[in-house]
Amino acid sequence: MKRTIKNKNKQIVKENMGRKKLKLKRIESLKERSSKFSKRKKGLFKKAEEVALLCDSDIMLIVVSPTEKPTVFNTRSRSFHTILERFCMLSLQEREERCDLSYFYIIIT
Amino acid sequence: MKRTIKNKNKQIVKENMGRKKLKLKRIESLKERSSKFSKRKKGLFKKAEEVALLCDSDIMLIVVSPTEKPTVFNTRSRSFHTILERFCMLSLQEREERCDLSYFYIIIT
DNA sequence: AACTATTTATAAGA
DNA sequence: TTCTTATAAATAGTT
Repeated sequence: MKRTIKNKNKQIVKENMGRKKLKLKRIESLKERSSKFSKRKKGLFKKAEEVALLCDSDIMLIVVSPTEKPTVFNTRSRSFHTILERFCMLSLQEREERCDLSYFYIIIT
Repeated sequence: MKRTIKNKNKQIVKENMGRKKLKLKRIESLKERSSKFSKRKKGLFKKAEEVALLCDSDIMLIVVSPTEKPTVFNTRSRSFHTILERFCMLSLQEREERCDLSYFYIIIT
């Protein structure tokens, strides 16, 4: 799709407008990757909130940006509270040993 | 929007078709809630995978269904442990800005 | 951050 | 759970 606009030199030109299908592979440019991340993170968190609200389900979501900044979403509710209480009862060493995804999966199953 | 179809008795009838805007509140019926959850969980995980791939970001997502069944997604490029280590490296103030869930602090502290 | 055409997700029903 | 299709929502590319 094209639309007619004036460019910086006041010339009337046609330019591409609207979205194209995105190739599902890593975006090379850090600048573009960060921009894309910002938009999509917002969308992802919105979806997570909607699912939690509509379906009354527990959700925990951690996202780490291309510039290494983490953001967390979670529902503060029942299942996780129980999990974490069990975590609290572990010794520090045990936590370090068990604080990986596989163990986390085991305790919520 | 309506469309014309034949019902079980071969009668030609009009029926509602297509989506309506959904009210953002807990769905009361467990059956409907579970159905909705199934569809939206699929969408949420797909989005999470896309963000991780496109933006090369770390993501961990845990969803617990209305019937208490958990599903986990995380990027396999780096471990959940690495994500937690990143949190540990943040200053206390940064942590407060990034996440507002008190019990998550317990795990990562 | 804003804009908008297009792509994508999904509500309702089967 | 899966399919369908119209509509709602997300978002790519650009300013």
